[in-house]
Amino acid sequence: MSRKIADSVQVPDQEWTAFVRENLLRWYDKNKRELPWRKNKDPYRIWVSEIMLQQTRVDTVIPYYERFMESFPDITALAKAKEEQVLKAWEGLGYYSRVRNLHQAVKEVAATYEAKVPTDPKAVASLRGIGDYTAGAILSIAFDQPVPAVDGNVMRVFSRWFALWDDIVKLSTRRKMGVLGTHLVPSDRPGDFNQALMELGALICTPVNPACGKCPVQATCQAYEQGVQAELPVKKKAKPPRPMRINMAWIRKGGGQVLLQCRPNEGLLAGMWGLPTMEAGQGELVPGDSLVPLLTEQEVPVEWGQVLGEFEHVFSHQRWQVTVVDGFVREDISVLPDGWRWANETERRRLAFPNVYRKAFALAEKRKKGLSGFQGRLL
DNA sequence: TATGCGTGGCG
DNA sequence: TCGCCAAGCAT
Repeated sequence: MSRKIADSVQVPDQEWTAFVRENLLRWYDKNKRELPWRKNKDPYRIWVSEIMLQQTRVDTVIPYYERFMESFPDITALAKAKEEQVLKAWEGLGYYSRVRNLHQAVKEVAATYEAKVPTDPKAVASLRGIGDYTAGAILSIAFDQPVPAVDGNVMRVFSRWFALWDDIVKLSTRRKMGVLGTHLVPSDRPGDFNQALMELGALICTPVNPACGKCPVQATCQAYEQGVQAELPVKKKAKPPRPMRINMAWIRKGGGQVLLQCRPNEGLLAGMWGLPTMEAGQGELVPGDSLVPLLTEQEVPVEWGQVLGEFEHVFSHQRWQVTVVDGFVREDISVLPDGWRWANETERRRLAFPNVYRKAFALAEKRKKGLSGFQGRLL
């Protein structure tokens, strides 16, 4: 039995709902994984875990989470930390705006809410980097509020459970799923129920080869009944990443200093430091040429050496074919424009670099070892 | 509403 | 090798 509601979502009746709540929670109690953020219900710990887990696998997150919590055990500690230090803790995790937003939001909580995560849903949802899902997760898991937390796992589960053929990429579908979640989440143990749905998606109702034989709610699953679980959820394919030819410059001067460029504050790898980077065509680095102007207003005179190597790096929307070119400066440039700096190895260890630049460093340093007699030409 | 935003693992 | 995927959010 089910009844229709305004936007045509079929909402299960009370009896059915009670049945699946009970079965799902029983399954969860028995099968849930021991995860570091499940040790207690500290809202800050839940919060950090939810941000890290956005579009990121549990196994990847765990070591980052442990280190992050050691460095920044509570809101006050994170609020006081320098952004450079916080970014360093995130290095390699990707989607770096997540941690900038988290840092900003934590500082706001420290200043406005006496360093305690607010329990008011509107206040939580207004924080930087917290959307519908994360707000629901924090409120239900940490504060036992009966609100839904619909993530990708839950959408997949709902899509199969109720045989919904809506494209889960669409926002309208997400809203529809939110309606379902609102009706299903119990006022008793709402956080466990939400986590049980996600855990079911992660362990049983997996994207490929779902383990329907082990599913605690198989008897109520419409996709299973119709034999269409492999065709659900419907998800529009993403466009393949756009191929791009990228040049990076490994420019040195004396004292082991390397020239770094800060990326623009918006777009890919926003605000992150890296090697001077340009799209091929926008500033060709020709080995053997001398005194090629660099991309700063003041034209740092660089003499290019050789191509140190090439590698590929794939982002969500871009596929970089990177060429790393060796260069050195004849004259010392004491003053660099904003967004440029020389950094020695110690300083570089302190900075956070996205993986594409870590690859470039590794390549350049490996090649550098094979180069002899070059040091003498450096200033 | 559709798109941009990282990275690593898996079949 | 390659496409797809993983506890989303901001714009």
